[in-house]
Amino acid sequence: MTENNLEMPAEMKESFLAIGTCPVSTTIGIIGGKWKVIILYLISYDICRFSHIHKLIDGISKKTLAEQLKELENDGIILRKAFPEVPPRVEYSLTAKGLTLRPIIFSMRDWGIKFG
Amino acid sequence: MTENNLEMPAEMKESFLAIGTCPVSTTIGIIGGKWKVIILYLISYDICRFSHIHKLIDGISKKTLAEQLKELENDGIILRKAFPEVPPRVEYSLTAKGLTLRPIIFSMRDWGIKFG
DNA sequence: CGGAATCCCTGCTGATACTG
DNA sequence: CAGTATCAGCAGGGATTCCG
Repeated sequence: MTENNLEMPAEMKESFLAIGTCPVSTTIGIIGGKWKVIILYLISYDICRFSHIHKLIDGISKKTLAEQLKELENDGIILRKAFPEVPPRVEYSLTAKGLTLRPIIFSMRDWGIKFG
Repeated sequence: MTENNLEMPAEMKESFLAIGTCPVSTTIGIIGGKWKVIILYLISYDICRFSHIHKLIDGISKKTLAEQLKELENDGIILRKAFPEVPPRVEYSLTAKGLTLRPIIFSMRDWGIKFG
């Protein structure tokens, strides 16, 4: 799990690593950007309401947060559930696909704890 | 490794997750941005020369690549070794600290393979 | 070859105000 | 509360040129 994941045939490297086929680029396309991993991190801790997320992420505007949440929803990573109440309430949660991102999120958390 | 890394005391969550103390933000500060993970991914496969990296990452300019490499070097993630030759040659490699990022990089690669 | 310097521009982001 | 709408600013990044 640490070292030798280099089983790739040498001749394949070039094309495999090229953007478009590169799996790392695929992942970055989904969770890249300044905020998405943090948003997913909070949601993975069941911090699911818009205002709560907004309060905890210092520096993000409501507009940006709404945009990022919508993108994550469109990519099938999170689920948006609106309750028809007054005042309105919306709760976000990870989908099955979103749950599969947790190893990435937690490995980033762990690295930050150890080496930050 | 998959599920229950939620051992955090509930009362600590808020302050712990706040930006500045948040370990995920720390990690994003180091490897965030559009290109850094891809750059590290290539270097982890021993693709170490400037021009080679530049060729493989479609869409990145020399200026941006140079900037990102310098930031990674300043953060102690990669090592820059210049050979006093004509034409000049520079090789980048992961430092010990950079090697510790590989679980993150490879988990992102694996996710892209499975769910892209 | 591996950058540094310059110019330039787009688009991301935040601030603010408004709505259901 | 959970957004949307609008505007404005600045910095991230590209294109080009030049240098050791």
